[in-house]
Amino acid sequence: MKIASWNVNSVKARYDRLSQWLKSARPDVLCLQELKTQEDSFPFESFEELGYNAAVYGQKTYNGVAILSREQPVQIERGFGDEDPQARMIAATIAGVRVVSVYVPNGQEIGTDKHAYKLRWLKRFTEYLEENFTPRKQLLVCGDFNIAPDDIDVAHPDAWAESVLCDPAGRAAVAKIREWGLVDVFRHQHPDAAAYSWWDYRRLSFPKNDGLRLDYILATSRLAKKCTATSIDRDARKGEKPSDHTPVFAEFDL
DNA sequence: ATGGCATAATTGTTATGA
Repeated sequence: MKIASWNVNSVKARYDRLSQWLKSARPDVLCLQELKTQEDSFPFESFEELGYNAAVYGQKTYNGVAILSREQPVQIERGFGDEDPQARMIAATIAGVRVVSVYVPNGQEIGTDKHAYKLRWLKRFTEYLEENFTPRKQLLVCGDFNIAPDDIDVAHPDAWAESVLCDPAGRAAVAKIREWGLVDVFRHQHPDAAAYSWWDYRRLSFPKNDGLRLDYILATSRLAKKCTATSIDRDARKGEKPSDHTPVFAEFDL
């Protein structure tokens, strides 16, 4: 199973690029984040024509997550089933694997209400994992975590040290998710790679490769053992009207 | 020190992202 995760920064604004990319990359599963649209205006039919089913948890203007899959996704779960008003998590079972697409809150700046919400959300997500799974299950958590796990995941760590993307509390929260029993499969396969998944639209960040690795695929060890390849598709950040994020890949021999 | 760029709500401006 070839799976990818991509924060597309509006599924409607990105539709042409997204469909072209699907035609050439042909993943079995694609986790999407930042749809910025409701389910009633999600382009289900267009994805169907490309051979993909869609499980969607939409929201107007902000957030929104989805899972596209060639095989029909089942047991679809939208959100944690509590009062979180933001559409940031969707789960579905595909080929016996529980797949979760997450869009972790950005947090704006350390010390703000948004930062507190980010940390609360990560804690809630950890509880969700603890309550619903064991590390022995076949589970994948894919998405935009809005945290660069370590300094190796940042082109210029000093410049980003005070950023909410490198916040020690946020890093600790993501580390706790890994410690529960999830492996960052890209980092596991490429321990020394300086590779990024997000570049600011401003300041010529992409041509300068001033990026951060904020998007990743986490797998329980049972699945991580079956991981045959991982990569980041830097080319998808090039050209006209790109998302500020680029897709990340993992392949599993199930 | 600030803004820089992009998107969606709308049509002039704001909220948010990372």
